[in-house]
Amino acid sequence: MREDTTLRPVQTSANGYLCKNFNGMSAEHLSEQEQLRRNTLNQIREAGIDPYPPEAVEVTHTAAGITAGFDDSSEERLSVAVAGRLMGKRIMGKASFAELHDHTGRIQLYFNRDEICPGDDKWKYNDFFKKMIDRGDFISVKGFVFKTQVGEISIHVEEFTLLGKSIKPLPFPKTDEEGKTYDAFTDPEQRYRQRYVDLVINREVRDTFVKRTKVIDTMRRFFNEAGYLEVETPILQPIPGGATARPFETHHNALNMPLYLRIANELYLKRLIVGGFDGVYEFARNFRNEGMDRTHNPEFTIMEIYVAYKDYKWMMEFTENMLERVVTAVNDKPEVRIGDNTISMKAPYRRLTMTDAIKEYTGVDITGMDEAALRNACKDLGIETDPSMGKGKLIDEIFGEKCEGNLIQPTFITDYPIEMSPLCKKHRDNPELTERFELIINGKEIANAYTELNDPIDQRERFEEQLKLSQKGDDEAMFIDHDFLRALEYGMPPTSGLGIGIDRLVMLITGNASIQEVLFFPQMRPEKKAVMAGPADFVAIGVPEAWAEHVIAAGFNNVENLRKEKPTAVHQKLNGFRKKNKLDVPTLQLDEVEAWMA
RNA sequence: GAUUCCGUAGCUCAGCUGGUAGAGCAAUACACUUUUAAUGUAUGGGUCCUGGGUUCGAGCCCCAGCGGGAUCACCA
Repeated sequence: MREDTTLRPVQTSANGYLCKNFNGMSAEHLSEQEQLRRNTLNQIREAGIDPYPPEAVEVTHTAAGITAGFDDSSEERLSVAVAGRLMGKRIMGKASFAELHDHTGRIQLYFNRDEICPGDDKWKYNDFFKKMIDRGDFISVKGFVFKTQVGEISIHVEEFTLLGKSIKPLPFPKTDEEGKTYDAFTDPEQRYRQRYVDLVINREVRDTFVKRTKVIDTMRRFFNEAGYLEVETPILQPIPGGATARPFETHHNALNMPLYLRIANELYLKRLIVGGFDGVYEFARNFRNEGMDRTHNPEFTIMEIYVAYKDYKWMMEFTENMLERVVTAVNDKPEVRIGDNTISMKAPYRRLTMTDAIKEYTGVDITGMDEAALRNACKDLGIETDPSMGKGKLIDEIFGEKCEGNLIQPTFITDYPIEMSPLCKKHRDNPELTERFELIINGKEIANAYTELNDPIDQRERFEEQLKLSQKGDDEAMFIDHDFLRALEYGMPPTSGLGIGIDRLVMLITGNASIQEVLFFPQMRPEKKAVMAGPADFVAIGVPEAWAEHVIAAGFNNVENLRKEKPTAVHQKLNGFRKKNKLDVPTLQLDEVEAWMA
């Protein structure tokens, strides 16, 4: 095997962006089936039919609408026009059955030769329909609704049109009478990389995403009804604030300065509260330059809302009412089933302070413990610690290890240690705690909320604490945002803020264990492929069409590879190859070969 | 980042101790007027992930790499 056929990343441009020409003609080896479909495409064109016609298509009914609304007893014929993707064909001589999928579901089509072709010319059925229409093609049909002998509501086709030819065969899973599925399209890599195929083949995947949108719609409606304003804030930020995480860095050319993709939008939303809005919220795409796994994607969505003149106690009620409504909207009842657990999302949810949670699950009362005592407690509980951990971190460790996973039913955990929460107001009863809650469902954090810190002096001190952590080597500690401090100095009303991880919430509601299942296009490593040329690439540089495939057969896998050699060597090699294999193509002249090298 | 498993036809997968690359579905051709995993007969289809090594001989053994899954660590 030649050195230049080795794998290399698809992306090769200087800026590192994906730039591969995915046009199969030039870059990919075509399977037999793909080649056949291309041939079919040509035959269709030769027959004078445009396989990709431009006209808008008349659609009067949907698949689901027809099956739901068909009245068997009616004498009157229901005429329909539907469009969609052909998902299967069963040919039986002069009659055929086919399956059409539209955005609402599937409907069976019945084709009869003598009705498609009333005259003597049976081309449209025998050749066009039977041989040139493939699974995967988009077609539209006109006809009337009827019920087959087997009892399936179907469309008796009187007329059909090809709308968009498919030249790559789709996977073909099948389900038998017992509901057993064969050849399922299940490989996660392929499903995520080619989500369009996943959506076509695995219908239930579509439902997950419809639910996702429903979750967001319902939340938006809930906030709007309460009178709060949906806003947009910068994604490109000079200071990536509002959370502790490593940001993605980019560069603005005109300003010649670094910019960061936001890790959170919190500080901007609070500026808007300073500006006098009563309540603002944003469904924000955030970016964090950290590990990827089944619960983390580099970009993800958090809904954040800030409401003036409220505290975290009010926010708990607001949150549980909202979630009850969201889950009811999606699942028709305030319930989520996860494995063997049924989770009731009906408000109100249990409230438990962090101290009480630890007492409940470990028997240890951490009230009044200093750092050394907490470290001992960790040791007794078999929790590993390291010297850099402060009081807050130690408490958080105990909670994370011993409590969080046990909290299946929705539970508000309140009153977090102050070290963990640099943007949160000190607790009204205990200066070591903050007015913060997290909502834990099914052992996982779903929401995080504060009574927001609006004391500018306190906020500045908290930022400085973070700066110290940063100098100690914590690369996730927060930056100081001086403009945000200036905003607070002008005065911010008491405010409560809530953040909900939308991806995680959708995972919970749809019962998916991985974030990749609730993102249309989860981040993946770049696809790698051997760079192989097709005949078209060689034709493009002037190689005669008759020669193109032989050039490849002679060992030139791509144009670059051929141009590396001297024209004389290529000339001799190819003519030698022609002679050896007795090819029926004209011999090459040296000046011809030289012309390819330009 | 660590551990571990996996990568074979368009899809799902088998492949023995290292000895000519297999099945079902899909495709192609023919038959068939109410099927529904349609059926019957026939045919074609392979970069065994990539590169290197051992060997007379590698899908299989060894090394390295790439990609993916699972578990763990960090994080939301």
